[in-house]
This record gives sequence, structure tokens and C-alpha cells, in this order.
Amino acid sequence: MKADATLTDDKATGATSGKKPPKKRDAQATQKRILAAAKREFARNGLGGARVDVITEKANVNKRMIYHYFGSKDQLFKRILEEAWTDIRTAEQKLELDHLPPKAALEKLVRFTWQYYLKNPEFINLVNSENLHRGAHIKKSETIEALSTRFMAMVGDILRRGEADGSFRANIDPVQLNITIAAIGYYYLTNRYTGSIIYKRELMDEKALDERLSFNIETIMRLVAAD
Amino acid sequence: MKADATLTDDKATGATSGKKPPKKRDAQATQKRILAAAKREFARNGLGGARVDVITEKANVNKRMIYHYFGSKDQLFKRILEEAWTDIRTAEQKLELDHLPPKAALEKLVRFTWQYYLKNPEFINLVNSENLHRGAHIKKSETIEALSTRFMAMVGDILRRGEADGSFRANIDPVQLNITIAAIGYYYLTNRYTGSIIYKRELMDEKALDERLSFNIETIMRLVAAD
DNA sequence: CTTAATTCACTAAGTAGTTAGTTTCATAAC
DNA sequence: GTTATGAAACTAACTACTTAGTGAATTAAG
Repeated sequence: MKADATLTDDKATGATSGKKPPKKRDAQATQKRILAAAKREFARNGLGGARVDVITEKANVNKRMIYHYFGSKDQLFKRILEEAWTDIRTAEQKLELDHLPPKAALEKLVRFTWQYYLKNPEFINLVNSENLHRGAHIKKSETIEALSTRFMAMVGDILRRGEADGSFRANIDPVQLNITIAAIGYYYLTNRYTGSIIYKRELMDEKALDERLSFNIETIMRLVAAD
Repeated sequence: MKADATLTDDKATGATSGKKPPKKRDAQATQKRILAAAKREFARNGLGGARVDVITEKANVNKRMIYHYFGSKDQLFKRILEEAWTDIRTAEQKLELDHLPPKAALEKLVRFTWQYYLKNPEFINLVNSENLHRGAHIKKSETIEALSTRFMAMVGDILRRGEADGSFRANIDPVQLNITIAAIGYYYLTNRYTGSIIYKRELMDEKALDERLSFNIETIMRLVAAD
């Protein structure tokens, strides 16, 4: 009789022969499952709307584990934010824009930013939620501070090279430029629901997305172009 | 003895002489107070984070009144959204951009959009919250549908006139343009908390705000300029 | 045997929404 | 001009359920 075995086949824990299928312990895997579930839940519903019990369920862990590993809902949220920014900044570094001529580098950055938002829709929602909470969680984060410095240096370098070789006009503020690059992609995507209604247009089909990317590249190229 | 009079001086209800200071009834005023408090609370905390009890308290009404006049938290939220869009679209119409030459009209629109967001910070948060909820509330709203049509006609008209008199290049999509105008202001403001940290710069002092507006005007003017 | 992973049963404080009324007021009948 | 009446404005107390977070025991692993 292995009737009770069916009660414990929660996951891919291929229940073995014995009476007691011993539950594997794996702290790292548990934490990963919590983080994955939390990212999803926080992105879907925001910090305030997210439910710890839902994270518990989706991560297939006992609720106590969340508090054991992460302390509180807010600390878990902070951790999720740090991981999200680490991911995007790491991906940006991998572009190796230093090796490209300025115009090509800038276009690649615009393209990348857009595609990253598209492929990682949680990112936008997490950032929105953190801003609703006035940056309370990342204010104290050293992780994020460090990531940002390196990134802005890269953008500044592209501008300097472009100015030097005459492809860009002079004195463009890298902070303003980067905010603009982010803005024209981010806003389109984060406001796609109200946007579809206001503009009476499907904003998320393939053609619309391609058109937006082209428009954004045009916007940025015209913005930096030498006269 | 008018000792009990002090108990009922909630508001500017200048308690008169008699024993029973009769509580003024004013359905319209009550609804206005609820709407004002709700707008604030929804904007501060999002739909999910907003608390009906807080609205009750700030509006100085009995909780039952909210359900009496608005039915539910969600219906109240929908109403707030409709009023918010009515406000911005009404203000835009008052600009009378049709009477200005195309370049001036467009610059005025960019300026207005930026200043409206600045002066009405709730607007951005309400829109964000509605998008987090996938546009569920305004999807069914006829009010918002009607407002949008008229507005987009105005933007389209500016572009047509500019193309005709040679100040703008041809074939600019008014939807893409308008999304961009909104984006470059909206993103800067909604993400100001995380932005201040990432860019290590004060984004909200007067000088920074002026600089951003100038940069945005430059961005849009270069985007539409005839070659 | 000791340490860490995991579970179970629980709590205290919210949470949107409701039940069952009382109070005010305009209108019309006396 | 005073008083019945019906409707709408307003109130207090409550309900059924959720919520983040815990105390203490149990079980696996080195």
C-alpha cells in the first residue's frame, strides 16, 4: 500500500519505493523558488497588492521559509529590486558598446533598452512599484549605486566619442539623453492598456512594436545629430 | 449651556444659537469631499494600497456614504479616473492650439504637458495604477473614449498644418508623436525617486526641472523638423 | 549530537462591504 | 402657519474574511 505516497507528490520529487519518501532539503533551491515567485507576484500586483500567501503557494514552500530567508515582505521586495537592476545592468555591459562607432553604439543601446523591456515585463512594473513607494527600498541599496556609476560612464563615453568624431553635436547631457532613451520605450509599454484605449489602436502586435522601435531610433538619432 | 456645541463643530458649519446645532445636509458637498479624498488616497497608494477607511476619514464622512454614492471601491476608482482625464483633456482644449502657427502650437503643447504633470502629480499615479490593473476600469468608459478623439484630432491638425507650410517633415504619425511628448515628461517625473538614486542627481529642484523642459522641447522640435 | 531546513497551528490587526436603523428636509395637507 | 409624510442624507456597530507575521515543534543531514 503506497496510498500515502500520493499525498506528497507535490513536485518532481519522484517518490521512491520506501514507506517514507524523504523530502529533499535544498536551501538554495528553496530561495530561488521564492525569489522567482516573488518577482512574478510583485510585478503583477505591486508591493501593496502582492500577497505573501500567493508567493508561498507558487513557490511551493512553507510560508515560514519566506520569513526565515528574507525577514519580511519589504526586505524580500528590496532583494527582488536589486536582482532586477543587476540583471539589466549586467546585460547592458555585455553589449560592449565601447567597441562600436558612436552612432552604432547609440542605436544599439536604444534597441537593447526597448527589447529588454519587452522581454522582461516585470522590470517595468517593479520599478513603478518602487517609485510609488518613493524609492524607500533602494535608497539604502549599495548594490544599485555601484551598478549605476559604471553604466552612466559608458553612456558618457559614447557621447564624448561622437562629439570628437563629429557625428554628434556638442554638450549633450548624458543623464538627459539616457532618461529620454528609457522614457520613450518605457512609457509606451507601461501605459499600453490606457494607451490602446486612448489612441484606439492595437499597441502590442508585432507591427506596432516594430514601428515604435523605428520611431524611437529616429527620435534619438535626430536628438544627437550634429547640425 | 452650549457645551455639546463644541462636539459638532466638525467643519465650517458655523454652529448657530439653538440647543441642537442641526447638521447641514449637502449631498453634493459630501460627494465632492469623497472624490477629493479618494483622488489623493488612490494617487498616493494605488488602487490596491488605498484604504476605504482612510478616504472615509479624510473626507469626514461616514463610510456608508461612499457605498451609497459610488457603489464600490472600484467604481469610485473608475470615477476618479474619468474626472482626471476630463480635467487634462479640458485644459488641453483651452490652449486653442489651432490659432497658433504649427511650431508654436507644438512647443506650447510640450510645455503644457510637462507643466500639467508637474502641477497635478496625482494624474501620473492614477494612470500608473490603472495600467497595473490592465486598464480594467476605463475599458468600459465612454467618457474617456470621447475625450480622446477630439484631442488626437487637434494633434493631427498641427502636424498637417506644419507639413503644409514646410515647417515639419512629412508623414509623422500623430499617435507616435503624442506618445513621445507624454513619455519624455511622464517618465522623468514618475521615476524621479529611483532616478535620483541611479543618476546621483537632484531631479526635482527648479533648475533641474527647467533643464528637463528645455531638453524635451529640443527633443520634439528636432524630431519633427523638416530636413 | 548539533545545526539548519521545514512544518504546523496560531494571532492580532486590518479589510471591504453591510445591516438596520436615525435624522433632516422639502412638500403638501390640514 | 403649523403639522403629517415620504424620500434622501447620514450614522453606528458589525460581519465575514484576509493579511503579514510567529512560537514552538519536527525532521533531515553532516
